Amino acid sequence: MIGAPDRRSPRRNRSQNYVKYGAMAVAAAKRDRRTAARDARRRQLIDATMKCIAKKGISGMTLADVARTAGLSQGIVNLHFDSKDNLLRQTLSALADEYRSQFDRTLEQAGPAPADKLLALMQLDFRPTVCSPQKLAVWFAFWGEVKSRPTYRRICDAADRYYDDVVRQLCDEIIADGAYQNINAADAAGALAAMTNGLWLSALISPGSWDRNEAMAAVNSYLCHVFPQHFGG
Amino acid sequence: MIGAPDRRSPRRNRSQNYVKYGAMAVAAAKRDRRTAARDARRRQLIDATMKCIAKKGISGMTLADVARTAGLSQGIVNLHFDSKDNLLRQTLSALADEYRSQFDRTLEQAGPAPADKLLALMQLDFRPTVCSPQKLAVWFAFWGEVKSRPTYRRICDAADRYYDDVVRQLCDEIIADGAYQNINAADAAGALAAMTNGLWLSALISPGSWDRNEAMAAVNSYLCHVFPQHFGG
DNA sequence: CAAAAATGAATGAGCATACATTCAATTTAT
DNA sequence: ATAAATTGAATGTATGCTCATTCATTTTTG
Repeated sequence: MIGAPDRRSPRRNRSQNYVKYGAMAVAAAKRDRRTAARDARRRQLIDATMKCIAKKGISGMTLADVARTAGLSQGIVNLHFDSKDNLLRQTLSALADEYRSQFDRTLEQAGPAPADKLLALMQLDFRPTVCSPQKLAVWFAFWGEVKSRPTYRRICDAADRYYDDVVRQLCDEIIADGAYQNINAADAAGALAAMTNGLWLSALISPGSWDRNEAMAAVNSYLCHVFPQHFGG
Repeated sequence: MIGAPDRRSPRRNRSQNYVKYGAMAVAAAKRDRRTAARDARRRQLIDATMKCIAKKGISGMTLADVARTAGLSQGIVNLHFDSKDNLLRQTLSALADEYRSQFDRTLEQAGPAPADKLLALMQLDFRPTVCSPQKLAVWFAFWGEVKSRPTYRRICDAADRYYDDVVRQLCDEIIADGAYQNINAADAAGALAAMTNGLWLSALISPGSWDRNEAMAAVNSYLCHVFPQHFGG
């Protein structure tokens, strides 16, 4: 296939293209367009899956639901994901990837001081896009299956480990900078991660009385008490 | 069995009982024994349900599993609970009741000072009986379905509200007693509850590296920073 | 013996998956 | 350029399996 000779002279232009960009480039372009479409479909199906999980729970969600929500036909999920199990795994991965990319971007864009970065990360966790009712529902739905699905656990564990490392390092720098005595970085990082997740649970269980500003205030209050020099306690 | 009648001897004693305590009392006693048996079976099935949820998740658990785990027959769950849905609701209620009774007992038995009570409650959350891998798996399994099952949400919400009230009141007293300025009771109570739940999530996701003493240390460190006079910061 | 509890085979609904078919877009051939 | 052939995405019906629920029968209890 590569460099297959043209049988006819009228193909000159095409031949020139082959010469100019190479057969592989053309093949790649072709493939790209196809995979791009494929990825868009997959993304569309994953979005539909999240919607369905939020509405019916993992145990109540069916592939027919997902297909209908995506506005596509019955067999479409198996066509793109082979199995329901795989769809769910990919959905969790997508959710985790999405969070991670926001995390990394936040880290980049925040001011250079560790305290600025730490605050920015905490604020991220309570931004509407991150802790929308739907997103929370999906996170908790997967966490609810973690014990019985080692794969889910591994995905979550790897992600958590990364965030924890980053936050611990920031805490380390803050502690060194402020010469704080009564706190160690691991405890602080663990406590901060725990608070985020626990406050998310409150949002899930008492959505009526939950308020993102109050949640952020609780985190702030913690930071002020533990790192008073850096967070104006 | 208590009071099992001897077939060989005349039934005279029984008749005397009828006379002595009256037919209604005996009927009541009989009913009690029966309902006691009934309740025991129900409890047995609920325990089996928790085991199954921990092992297979809510979506993977079947009534056949539950019956097998309880060492009973296929139809037994429907006999005692009418439906799977009801079994699950009763299981969540049982879990919540169990926690609440431990909570109340802890509150009673702890020393009279609010700080003692608060510490005792926090320690309760990390006792092996409360945060065993199985119990955590079941809690998270139900939380994972909260968004799609209003009933679950209501049960959890009512429970949380109660705990939060108690803890907030304790914090109030501690704040008044120590004349602390930079903290309000609601924030502190919210943060403490959040930390517990968040640390439970860590236990679920990273059971290998999680340690109940470290978790308790993180809580302690928070208490020391926020209420230094009461928790020796 | 009568009533309650328990059994387990039978039923049927709901669902994931398989697959034959359709359709649109792209490539090849004349 | 046009027709023919090929590709592969998408469809929707069909299949078979899993599982909650039912119920006629058996066992236990008082």
